Amino acid sequence: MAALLHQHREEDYGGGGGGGGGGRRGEIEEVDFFAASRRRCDSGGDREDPFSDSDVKIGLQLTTADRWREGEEEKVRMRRLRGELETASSENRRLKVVLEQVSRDYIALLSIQRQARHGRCVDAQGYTEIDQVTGGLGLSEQQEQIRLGEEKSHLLDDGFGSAHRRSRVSVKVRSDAPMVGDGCQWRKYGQKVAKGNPCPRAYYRCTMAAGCPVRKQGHHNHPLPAGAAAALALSGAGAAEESLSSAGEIQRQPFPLTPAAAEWGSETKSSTVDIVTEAITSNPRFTEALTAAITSILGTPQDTVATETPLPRQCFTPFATN
DNA sequence: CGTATTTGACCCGCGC
DNA sequence: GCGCGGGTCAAATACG
Repeated sequence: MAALLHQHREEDYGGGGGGGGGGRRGEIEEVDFFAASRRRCDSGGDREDPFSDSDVKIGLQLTTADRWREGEEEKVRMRRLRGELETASSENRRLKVVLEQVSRDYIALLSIQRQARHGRCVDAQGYTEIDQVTGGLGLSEQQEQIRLGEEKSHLLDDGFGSAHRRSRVSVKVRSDAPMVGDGCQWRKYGQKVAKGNPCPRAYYRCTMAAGCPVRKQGHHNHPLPAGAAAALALSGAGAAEESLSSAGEIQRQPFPLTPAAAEWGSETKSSTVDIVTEAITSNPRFTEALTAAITSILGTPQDTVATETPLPRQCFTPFATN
């Protein structure tokens, strides 16, 4: 019977209508309780605790009313939580729409920025680096910084035979690892253009300790032209390893700048890729020599950023692994 | 302002 | 002795 009464009252409460009341014994106080509860609800009182001390006293005498009140409290709490959930959901939907719009604008701005800055420096394959790197999707901030840094290097030094070459180009690369290659810290103190070698020879001294007499020459800051690389590979991959100095660097043989090499970077890269691919496929020792050279230059994987002039991106392209 | 890099000048060894 | 080329110095410059 009490259960039926509960159900009836819940329907009245849930429907927003008035209570009314029975005249049976034991339920009169309950009716008064309903009236008190409704007064608080209608007057916009404290929803967390809509019952006064007098109401509690009355409730203590009636366990049925207690159970009903607990149910009502639970309902109020559920209604409030449901409202909050709906509010959060609608706000979530709005934020999702805003985020999607921001993402689209970001992609569009990247494309515009790319076109404005690169201009003629569009990749030879005819698509931009944004498409290559991001695949049209957004990058993380760190990835974007790395990519923009590479772009900066690419723009400042775009390889051999560049029509935009300046009389003096300085490119610095930030690195958290000042010790590169052999674990020592080197400072460049001179540079000399060797006869018959278009690439200047750099001179470094060790700065790990004051007065350290150890010095070394720099290595090529670019991969060998296809012809020279192939010739080096064919002449014996072991030569590259044997030429490693105590400082852990490679002393490659200077190569004459043949007409084909002079056109490196100015011609389409497809032919170069074909040459290198052919060299690799025809002579597996080439891969071994190249791997040894790159490993020696870059050192451990975390030391992939050298402190000297970085390699032009397009020089790396033929050796890309992806 | 301190540090690193650039670059022209200078030094020195070697071959002719 | 002289010229050439490699190695080094140091002022100028760049950069954080």
